[in-house]
Amino acid sequence: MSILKDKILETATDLFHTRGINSTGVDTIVAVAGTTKMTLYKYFGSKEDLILEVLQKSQQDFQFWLNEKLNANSKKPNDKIQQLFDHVEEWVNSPAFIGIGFIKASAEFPNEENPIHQLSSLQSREFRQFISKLASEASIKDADGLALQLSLLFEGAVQAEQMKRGSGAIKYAKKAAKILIDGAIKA
Amino acid sequence: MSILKDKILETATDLFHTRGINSTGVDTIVAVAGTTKMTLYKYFGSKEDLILEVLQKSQQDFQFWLNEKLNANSKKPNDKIQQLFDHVEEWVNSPAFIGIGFIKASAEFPNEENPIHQLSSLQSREFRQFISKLASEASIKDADGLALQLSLLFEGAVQAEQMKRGSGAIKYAKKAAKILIDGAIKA
DNA sequence: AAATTAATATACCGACCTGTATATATTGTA
DNA sequence: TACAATATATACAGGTCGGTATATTAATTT
Repeated sequence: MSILKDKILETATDLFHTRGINSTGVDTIVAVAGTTKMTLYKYFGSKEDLILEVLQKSQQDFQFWLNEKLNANSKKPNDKIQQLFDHVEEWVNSPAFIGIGFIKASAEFPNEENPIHQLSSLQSREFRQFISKLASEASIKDADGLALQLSLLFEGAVQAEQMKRGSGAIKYAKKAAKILIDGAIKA
Repeated sequence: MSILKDKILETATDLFHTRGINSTGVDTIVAVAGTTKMTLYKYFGSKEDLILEVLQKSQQDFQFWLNEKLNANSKKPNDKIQQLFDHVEEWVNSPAFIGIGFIKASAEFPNEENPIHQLSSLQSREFRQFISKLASEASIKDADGLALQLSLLFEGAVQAEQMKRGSGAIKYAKKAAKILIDGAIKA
């Protein structure tokens, strides 16, 4: 993959986060990335394509990072789901944290027929399924239900931390997650 | 207040929800509202002012509706906080449900110096304080903590329901809220 | 070194944006 | 009915948007 394409992706990711997607023009992206529109449109068919790739890469990176963390600490399913929010907390508190793309993208593109909205929706569903798999491996009965609850806490906390860093949202989300997980295990 | 101003506010609220704020031009708003830009700019100094008023009115309406519901059912603090999510569920499932404005607004205007972002942030804080007051009246020790957790569930569920209606998010958020509230009362 | 190809930079297009100046109806008043 | 004040509609200005055609440079091949 080209180094310039990576640079554009990286720059777009950052600008979309700090200024919003619709408020960030392609002219700004190429200026910050140190290239030109001609180059951008060689690698990406349209701004929409660029947005889609940014979303895909962001989610991919996060999922990969999270998976690594989960597998590094313990192989036991029960530990994994218990430590899920510990890792999320670490991620949220890291300087590189720029939130979850699909949350903001779905807000900026509410139309259900819009490809960006559809991808966001898909990513949200996939992340929920990922948690559900963790829960079900930990022999939790209503794995889907718990996964939904945890994802609500996750998305709510990320949203809150984006609004105001150090709001303590993730700390209390973690506590809440522990209570819900313990309750689901006993049931 | 003028009937046209109300019409513009109402139309803008609806369009901001269905198409997003940045993607909705003032030309579209006045066309749908059946008036002209001249009239819009007589009542609102700028599009930003219009957005701010839409946000204020939306939150005001919701808070008023919720307060009425809470006071109608029971005056006892314990009942109130327990029934909070019942009312939220009714609201979410009502046909008029169009989500929470400040969640989407803060996503579209991420810059902390932007007045729209600041208002969104304020509204989120105020709603959290509202829940905290409920919790503290119900003699819950860590009222702020519980309020934060419940608001995460609330915002997460609203977000999920906006992404996909009938996702069941609010149902499981309600269950989670009950568990967290019961736990906080015992503590 | 000449010729061909690929990648870059510049300039531009039409569409849309917010906001306003000007013209036209409409209303109230005498 | 004649005039004044106000609210409306139309047209337009300045700027930015996504996207592209043209011109220039660099790289590759013969």
